[in-house]
Amino acid sequence: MNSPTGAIKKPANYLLEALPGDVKSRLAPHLIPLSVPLGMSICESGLQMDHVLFPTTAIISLLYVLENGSTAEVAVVGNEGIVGIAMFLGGATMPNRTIVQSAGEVYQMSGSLLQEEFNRGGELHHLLLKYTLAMVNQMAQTAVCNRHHTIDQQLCRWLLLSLDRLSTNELVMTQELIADMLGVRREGVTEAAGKLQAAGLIRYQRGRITVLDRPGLEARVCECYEVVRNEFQRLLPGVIAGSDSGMRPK
Amino acid sequence: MNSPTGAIKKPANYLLEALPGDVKSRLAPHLIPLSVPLGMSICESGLQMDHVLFPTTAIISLLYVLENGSTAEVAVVGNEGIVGIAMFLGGATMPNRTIVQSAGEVYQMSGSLLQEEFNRGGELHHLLLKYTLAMVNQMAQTAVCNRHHTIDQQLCRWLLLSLDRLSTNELVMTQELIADMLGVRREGVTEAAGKLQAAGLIRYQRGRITVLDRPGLEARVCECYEVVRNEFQRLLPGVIAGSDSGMRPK
DNA sequence: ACCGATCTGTACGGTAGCGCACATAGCAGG
DNA sequence: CCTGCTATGTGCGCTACCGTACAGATCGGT
Repeated sequence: MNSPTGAIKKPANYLLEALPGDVKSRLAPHLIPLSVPLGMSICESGLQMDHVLFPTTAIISLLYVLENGSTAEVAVVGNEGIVGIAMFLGGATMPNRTIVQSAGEVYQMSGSLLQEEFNRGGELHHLLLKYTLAMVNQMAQTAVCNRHHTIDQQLCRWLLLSLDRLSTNELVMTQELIADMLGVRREGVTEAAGKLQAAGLIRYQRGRITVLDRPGLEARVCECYEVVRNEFQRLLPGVIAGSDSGMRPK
Repeated sequence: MNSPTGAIKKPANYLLEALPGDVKSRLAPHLIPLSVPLGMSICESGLQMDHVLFPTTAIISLLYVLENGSTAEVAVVGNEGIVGIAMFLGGATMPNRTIVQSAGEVYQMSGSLLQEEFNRGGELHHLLLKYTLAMVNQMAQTAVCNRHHTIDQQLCRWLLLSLDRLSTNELVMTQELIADMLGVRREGVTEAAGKLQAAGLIRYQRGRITVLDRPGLEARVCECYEVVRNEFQRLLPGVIAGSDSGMRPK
């Protein structure tokens, strides 16, 4: 995006890309590329974390887990963000579960190194705090969405969120896992997905969803998707996830 | 709490109290005490805010509002916190509604002054980021709670959260307002409150709730209350809201 | 003491989503 | 090709909560 040459680019993390050159080159040697498989648990509730992740092609889900085993996704992180905000906010851990929602690549980085660069107070500091604010907004909107919107609407939201963070229109994901994310029964997802399939918006085949009609999804999704997206744009212009398929504020 | 003398203390904001003396005295001249009435709207969704608030005896609610008018509280701030984290995170606004849930006193402070002190990178910086993390946790837990717990449980949680931030056991609050906070029907609150009253835990009288049996509430509340509280303690020991009535991690 | 406004209690049909049970359908490996 | 595993579809009774309507209770003001 800010590459002056027409060179073929490796998949990038837009948060890293948005950094000025000197910071980028300072961090570059410490970024370890890593492949993460679907379903891998990055960390369990409350476990110490000593590194952060910058996803490029992978998508990471932040889940909260209740004592009875019920779960709900509170945020999702793709190539627009960072996993492990607790690191620079000074908490070291978060009481949630973090799992890989879509297999792919991430950059791993030592938490203390990030902390160090963060404490310089430069552009990284600035960007990460703005990202945190966007994340807070995403969580809050998720809370309201959980309360007031139907499974159908939330499934659309979830599909769009995932689509934004992928380069294909095909996601590898069982209904069971989606149910965990949305905090509902698997059967509820089956039913909602059935409706979308009947409407010709998606095709479902045993752990593989193909989105056929993105505008159709956008027409059915609740406002929450757009609210989060707009706030993200406002705070981090240029650092926007996904393929910008033309959804705009009305 | 950290007062060596037995002198009578003014109501305090514990976040401010936790600051080292030099920072405190630097900020002190800029803290404007203010009375805020029940129901007052601090700011509407997305409105510019040019100051922050440190509640002392007041309680402030952060609500998200949907297009159809439905609402839900995503966080509550009392004498343990600050209203306006967007200020130092670099966003200036948040797309939510902020209202006074319990009348009382706050300290108002210019946002740019706070920003200035925040940018010094000292203890204020450190504390506010930790507070932000605790807040993030509160929001996330609220999201899961919204999804999985009953109105009864959530009402208990809400009462305890309020109680923690008050010096009395009496809250001035209509069922209508509580319903807005919890994102449910007023009648749902009536019913849940009726059960608590029948059990002798509270007494309800036209916009005034007296808590008679706090341990009883604690026995009925969902885990979410304690999770948020514990995480708060972990991150900000000493900066804990309320009267420490002895609830501990089991 | 009265009135009007607000707040609270109650009732009732409707429904979204749950818990459970089970039937089917793809896929993988011997 | 058969077997077993995992993923998906479907049905059914149940419950929490909603939307609506309305009746009583309590309070403040004149």
